[in-house]
Amino acid sequence: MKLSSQAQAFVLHFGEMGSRWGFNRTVGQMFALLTIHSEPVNADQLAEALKISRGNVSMGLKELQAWRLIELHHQPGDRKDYFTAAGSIWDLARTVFEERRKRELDPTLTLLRQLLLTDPRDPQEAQAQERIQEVYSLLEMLDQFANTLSKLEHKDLIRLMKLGSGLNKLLDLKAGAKSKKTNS
Amino acid sequence: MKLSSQAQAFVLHFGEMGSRWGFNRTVGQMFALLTIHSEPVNADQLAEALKISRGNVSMGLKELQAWRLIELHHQPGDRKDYFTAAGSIWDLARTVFEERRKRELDPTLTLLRQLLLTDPRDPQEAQAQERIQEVYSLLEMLDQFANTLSKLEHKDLIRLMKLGSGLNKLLDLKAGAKSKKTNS
DNA sequence: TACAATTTTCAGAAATTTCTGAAAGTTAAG
DNA sequence: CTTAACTTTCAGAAATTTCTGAAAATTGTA
Repeated sequence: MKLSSQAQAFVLHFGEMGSRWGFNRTVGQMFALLTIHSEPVNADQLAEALKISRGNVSMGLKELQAWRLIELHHQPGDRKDYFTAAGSIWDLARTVFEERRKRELDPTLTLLRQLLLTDPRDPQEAQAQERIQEVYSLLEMLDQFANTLSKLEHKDLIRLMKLGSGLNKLLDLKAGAKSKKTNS
Repeated sequence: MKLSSQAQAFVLHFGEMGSRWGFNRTVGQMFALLTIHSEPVNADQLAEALKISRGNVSMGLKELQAWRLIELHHQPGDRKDYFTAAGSIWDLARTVFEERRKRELDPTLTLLRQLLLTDPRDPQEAQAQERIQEVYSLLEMLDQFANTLSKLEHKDLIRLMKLGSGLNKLLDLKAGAKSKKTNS
């Protein structure tokens, strides 16, 4: 498991960005390595390539499995577990997107829903609840939208992402149609 | 600066989610507090309400300013600095979105661009570069799309987010039009 | 069943991040 | 200027997160 300097740089960078993406340095590195390396890799190889302990690799793999980002394989005649990234680059990106939605939005939505159940006791509290309601509505809409995006077929997603300023036109078109319908 | 138990819960939760959003606990709490509290608040009030040191508040405010999430105000006859959240809930969400795009995507795009400049030395390296190219293309497209979304007017953004499964239809419509044009 | 290969766990160590509070810096009023 | 009010800085302390490596658990083979 020798990494080219290119691969090395890629892996180290993903390690550094890891924390902004929701996992720690070594998990980021493991993910990067499995992403550029198309052949299945076992835990010892990961530990050696990244110069980290076997225990750390084990924990990292567990986390990547929780994220649904890796797949387990077996080589005939070898008892070791081998791993690859789970699917194409696009599959991985979609999974990261979905998991982040879950982890970054859902807990907050749950809490805010609870907070909105109890009635405000005084005007001060009523005002705060109004703000909480606004935050809730926004996050709820965002969550729904993220869900909609997640469900798009690949070709539709690409189409959407490539629209650029065409998105504006498309939305205006839609708005035009609607107001026509409403007005007639 | 007494916080109702509602507000308290809201603030504490944002503190806990903070790390997933890209800032630390106290910065998350400060942001939450400024978000529900419509009146301007000064540093001492923040320190007292959140039970954190004055120095910590100062650092937190600096960071929130770097995120463009707060606004400085002055009260006549008072030399203290007062702060409010920068704009409406939607303004704040858009700013967080833009800043996160910058912080989570741009550094990676820059690095990958560099990696793709040097030619691969062997087939092994060529293969890794192919993967890097795929990652780059995806992130570049994502970055552009995020940019497009950032630039949408409020009403268009809402429209888009509310489309739900209508998004599918709209995209198919667009595809239909295009293929018609292409085929004719 | 016995055993060897492999993975997982987890207590403590190491590294990193966050926080405090006192000192230094800045600003405005008199 | 001088002084008082306020803000920022930053070294070290505290808290948290990550990592190691040895022991325990699991798994497959003979």
